[in-house]
Amino acid sequence: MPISEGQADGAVNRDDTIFELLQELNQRLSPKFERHAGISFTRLRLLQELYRLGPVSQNTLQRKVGIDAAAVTRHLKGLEENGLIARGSDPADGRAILVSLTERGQNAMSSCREEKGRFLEQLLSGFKEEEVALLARMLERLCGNIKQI
Amino acid sequence: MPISEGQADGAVNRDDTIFELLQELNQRLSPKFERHAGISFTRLRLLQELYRLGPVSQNTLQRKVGIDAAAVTRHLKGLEENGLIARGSDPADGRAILVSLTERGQNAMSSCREEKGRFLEQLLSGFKEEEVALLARMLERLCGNIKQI
DNA sequence: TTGTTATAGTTGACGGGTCAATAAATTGGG
DNA sequence: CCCAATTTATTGACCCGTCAACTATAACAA
Repeated sequence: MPISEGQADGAVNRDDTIFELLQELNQRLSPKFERHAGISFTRLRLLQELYRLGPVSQNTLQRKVGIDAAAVTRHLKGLEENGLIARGSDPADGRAILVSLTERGQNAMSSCREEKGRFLEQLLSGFKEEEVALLARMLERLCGNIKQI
Repeated sequence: MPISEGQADGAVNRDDTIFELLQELNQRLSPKFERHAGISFTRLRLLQELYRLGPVSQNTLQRKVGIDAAAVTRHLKGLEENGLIARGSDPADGRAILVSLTERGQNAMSSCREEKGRFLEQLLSGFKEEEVALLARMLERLCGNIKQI
């Protein structure tokens, strides 16, 4: 019989808890955000990056947002159908596609961003500013660790 | 095409960063965990809960792990095909299905749990025990906040 | 009893992510 | 110059989660 160890909560030890919390958090966060903001967090990030960077290739966009190239292709397809972005060929590189934010996309982005602000305020309610900073630093450390696994 | 170098510094402010980091973390965590442990984190959780609780209905299992009933059904289908769990009818309730861990499932669970330990060790490397506790507390607070949105 | 309501589980459609294979264009070494 | 290797984007297959519709059973009230 494998070691009993059955704690009162589901997790076997505190390390487990971290993993479970991260998973639970994200699974609840994404749908709620989308319902609030009317757009998925990833798509909003794409629009924001596009706004920050101006017209760029899908490739650089992909690296900025940190998702798979295939996912980027499909998101952009959807965003293009909604008229929020435009895609054109890159005169300097026949392989690349230059993606740019349309005016409509810019408007959508701004209004969603306000929603996002309210959402994040609620998410972080009760956190002092320095706690937020501390949390961010810890999450960054985790990100750093994961990259080396 | 594995992702490369997604900095989370596209964020407009620190609150954004938190959200981006959480998302990035989970998106990287799950695939890496699965490759390491040979089983998805959710499925391992199912096996562990089954071990802790003994034979239970899918419903209680679902509430424990915190995912959709449909997802549970499909996970259990897969686990059953692999011989890790067994499903039988509940004599006390004709609607319910009693799920139990097979011997093979128990063995799989124990060995995966060791892998998980190593994985978490790497993930949390550089964290002092009290930092882990602090992190867990903060994530719990976030979880609490999200439930009220 | 019977009919209504609630609960357990399944299934299908969908969104979001991964990886692998592929086409087209660029790059670079012989 | 040319051929091989690399890079960009796309597509298909798959996993994992959601929600909504459905079936079967249970619980309960009239």
